[in-house]
Amino acid sequence: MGKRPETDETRLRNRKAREDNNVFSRLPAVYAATRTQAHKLLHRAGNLSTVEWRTLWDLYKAGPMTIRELAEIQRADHSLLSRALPDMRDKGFVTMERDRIDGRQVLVSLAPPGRAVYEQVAPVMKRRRDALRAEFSPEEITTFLDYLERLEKFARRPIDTICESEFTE
Amino acid sequence: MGKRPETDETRLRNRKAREDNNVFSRLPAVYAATRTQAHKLLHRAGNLSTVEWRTLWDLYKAGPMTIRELAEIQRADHSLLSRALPDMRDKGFVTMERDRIDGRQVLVSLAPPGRAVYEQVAPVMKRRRDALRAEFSPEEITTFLDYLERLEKFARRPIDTICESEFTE
DNA sequence: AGAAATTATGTGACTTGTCACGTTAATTTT
DNA sequence: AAAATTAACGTGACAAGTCACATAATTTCT
Repeated sequence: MGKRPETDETRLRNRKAREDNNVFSRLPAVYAATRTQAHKLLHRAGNLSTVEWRTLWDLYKAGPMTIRELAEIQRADHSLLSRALPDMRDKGFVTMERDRIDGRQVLVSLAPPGRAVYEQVAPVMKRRRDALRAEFSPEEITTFLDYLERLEKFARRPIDTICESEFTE
Repeated sequence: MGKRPETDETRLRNRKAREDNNVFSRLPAVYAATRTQAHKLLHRAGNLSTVEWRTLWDLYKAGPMTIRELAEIQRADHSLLSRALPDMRDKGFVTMERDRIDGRQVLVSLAPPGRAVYEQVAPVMKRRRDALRAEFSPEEITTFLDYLERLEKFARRPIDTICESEFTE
């Protein structure tokens, strides 16, 4: 029936080109790719999840802190950590103790096995960051971070500043 | 017991600054923020999910195509679409018909209700893109896209090019 | 002090995305 | 033409995030 015209390739290529020129369309795939890469490296180097790695890293570098503080540093939702930490405690990576002064808080500390895993995995992740620096100059990194910062700021604007009142009926 | 030294704030602030200067640490939050923004806009404008929006947009702009083609254009995994489409069909947004020539493929087409929703939602999403252009100059967008492209390329490199053979024991 | 508001954490439900594997249909080899 | 390979799609299992809401502990206000 010739449903699909001869110009198919062009049609689709054009559309793909459009999507490729849209930051919003592009971002998911870029992020997904870096996440997957990290996931594979972490899996191979020490069988860690991304959340686990981030947490061990922060605790190693900055010492004990509460769940909220971890979330803040990681720019993550506290629920992500709230869910991940008991597992990490069971594996012996961290200890969790309720703060005696402020009974709402839970203080998370790196335990020796967590330190060991961190030290095993860290070189691999460092190599990755080094590899990135081979692809981007320091100036480019700075610019990139600036763009990311501005994009995030934009994305966190209340949506009414974008679509106004036309749907508030 | 003075578990948490006075220098806490500095300690955590320093750590946060470190994370903030790492593209890999930064990306998740940026992406998450844009995703959430899109989610809210789509929810308000027409109660669409991101996947639904992307699909309607592509079909509207480029006409009928197969699941694989949709996935390719969106740089997404086919499974994402494979799962979302039956729902969209049930809502009347699209039709799915098995290709008579190649029985493996499913041709997805925009149906009138899908077109209507698209036309209702599109202006809002366009306004968002316009708003972004108010924050970034055309040159900046070009540079940004270039960085994203290079980062994605980097992230898709086989991980052995990063951590070598030291874990292949 | 007691009431009201705020804060830290835990948890359920959901979206986006990945990978691996199975099935069925086409295509390529031999 | 049969066999082997490849391709398209469906689906289960999981990771990373989000939001909303519950609960308990602190703080603030009156």
